[in-house]
Amino acid sequence: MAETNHRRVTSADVAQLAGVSRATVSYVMNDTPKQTISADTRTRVLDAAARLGYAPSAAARTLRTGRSDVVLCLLPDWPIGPEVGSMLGNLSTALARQGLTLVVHPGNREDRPMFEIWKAITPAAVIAYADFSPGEIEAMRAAGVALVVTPLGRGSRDQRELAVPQQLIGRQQAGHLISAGHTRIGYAYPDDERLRIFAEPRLAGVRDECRASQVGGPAIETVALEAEQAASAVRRWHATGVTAVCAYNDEVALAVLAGARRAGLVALAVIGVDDIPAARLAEPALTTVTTDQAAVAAYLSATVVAAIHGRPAPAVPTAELVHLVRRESA
Amino acid sequence: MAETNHRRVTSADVAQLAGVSRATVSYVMNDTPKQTISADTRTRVLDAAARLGYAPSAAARTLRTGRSDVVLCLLPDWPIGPEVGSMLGNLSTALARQGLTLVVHPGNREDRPMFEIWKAITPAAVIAYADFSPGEIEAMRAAGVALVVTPLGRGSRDQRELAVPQQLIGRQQAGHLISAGHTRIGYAYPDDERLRIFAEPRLAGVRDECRASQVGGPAIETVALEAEQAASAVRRWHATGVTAVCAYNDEVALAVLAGARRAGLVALAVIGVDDIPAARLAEPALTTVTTDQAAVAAYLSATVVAAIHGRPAPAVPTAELVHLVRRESA
DNA sequence: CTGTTAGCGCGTTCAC
DNA sequence: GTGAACGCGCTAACAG
Repeated sequence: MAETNHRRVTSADVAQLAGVSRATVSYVMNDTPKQTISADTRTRVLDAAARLGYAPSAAARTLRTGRSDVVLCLLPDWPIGPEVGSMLGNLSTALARQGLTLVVHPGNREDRPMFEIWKAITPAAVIAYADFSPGEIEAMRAAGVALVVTPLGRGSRDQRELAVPQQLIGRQQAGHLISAGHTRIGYAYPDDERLRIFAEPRLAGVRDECRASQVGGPAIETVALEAEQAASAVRRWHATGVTAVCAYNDEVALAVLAGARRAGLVALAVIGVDDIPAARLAEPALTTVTTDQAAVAAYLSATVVAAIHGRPAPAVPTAELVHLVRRESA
Repeated sequence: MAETNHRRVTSADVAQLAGVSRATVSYVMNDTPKQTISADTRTRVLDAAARLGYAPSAAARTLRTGRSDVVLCLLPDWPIGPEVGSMLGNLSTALARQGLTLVVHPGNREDRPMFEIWKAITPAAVIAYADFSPGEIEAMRAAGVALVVTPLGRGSRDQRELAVPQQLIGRQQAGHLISAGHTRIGYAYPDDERLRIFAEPRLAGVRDECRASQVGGPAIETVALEAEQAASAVRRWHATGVTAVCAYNDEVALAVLAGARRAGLVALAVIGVDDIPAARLAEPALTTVTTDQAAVAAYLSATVVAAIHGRPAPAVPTAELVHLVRRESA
């Protein structure tokens, strides 16, 4: 009720209290390299700022510089799991260390066209886990967005780099099964259209590995998260001699396992992706492949920071990003 | 490569092309009620704007009005599951329909103090799934944030409203078990400190229901997501006559199930929360309680919109927010 | 009623 | 270390 009427503390307030000009305040606050400030003045300003609880207006700063300290991550509307959550947490931390703030926009087909969104934020960079048209990307660039990273999409050709780890996941899965002696591999494709963007590169990785190892291409079945339906898929695999399957992720793998139980074909080897808690708790415990989310976050962060400072992009980390977790299911 | 050097399109450009003043452009773009504009002028302006691809600078607008169209959702650093993801998706849609943009900030203990974050965004409202000190909340208010909703925390006393559904979850769980004839209930508490904020009200709900039904208070065990450890908990429950347990969520419930298998005590009834895909696929399939995320999102959206327009907050929806999904485990 | 003029909000940065 | 213009949209005051 007692609306404390703090009107905003501005740099003018700080300047006044410190007995200097607003320009000086700005120089001190930003450690502007081209401008030297006496140690004495500097402390006076810093002191005044602290005493008043001054924080510069992000809006004004953005207006003036044409760029904010915000990095916007656009998510499509697929069901985001804990892995993505953890990646975003890491990314947030990594960016924060560089003075950047990560915000995430949960995508949604019903949303007004996405450009409204980045215009509302004026981000320094956009990380888009979604497909943008070249036109949209160009528009963002034009509007001052320093960098548009599309970890998965077909953005600028040189920016699909993170699609590589996705393929690595598939290779790792198939590689494990093949080296365990399986010669006929199945692929359990997700039922959800929205997951294509992840599923395709993973499947491609499986294909590559099969080809490299002279094993026949994977027998693809779409598997919903439902035991009965999965059982049919399992029966079809069995009929064609498939003895091991790579699943899109742990949930799909769990469905395959449930289907195998129901079909009475428990000998089927299954390998998932992500290592969700339920994977460890399943019976049999699920063998799975994980991605080092911290490393992905670090890479993304480095890419963004480099672009903002106009430095060349860091090398894409490839190996060591994907790890196998061996358990009983394969 | 050919960096098209679009410098930003401003209202001045539109004004010039339309042959009017910048003020007129502003009036047209915002449908300012106090100012009438002839249909002719209006179309000329709209036309010019469209032709130039004009979109007002959010920064300038925010600077001038002291408020942006962004609603900021602050998440703590707990593992966010798909339920939260779906809630945020719904919320995003609902807010978008009102011309508001939702952005989410994944919390992180290492982040610089959180106020830096909302100062960097100047949101119209903040929805915080985290504990803020009254001081911090007051500071946000002072800085022009129209509303701070803390669905779970102890913000202003009148804003812990959504804690109610959390309790409802617990009541629903216990109620189901009790009406199934169980007279000694256990509670499987999560291992992760960060989940307390959810776990406490849920547990409180279980307590309430037990008391209301004259059943002894729940026997609490902390259960990690690991079968062996869960087995110990199951044995302790068994020793004290517990025949049914409410789990913090489906993952914990799955752990309890795994523990029961390992302990050879498969008769234990278990009920989870969330209905994650793995719940349906488990053996036995998990009985669980779900929250209507769309309804929660609608409520949150309505609350935010009301606050921004200075209207009174909508009533808290209580019933129909929580549903039971009966399966074999209980 | 229609539309214009002009100043504000606030941090940044160049010239003195 | 300072003065002052600038970035861009909003809106009160005012003129046809």
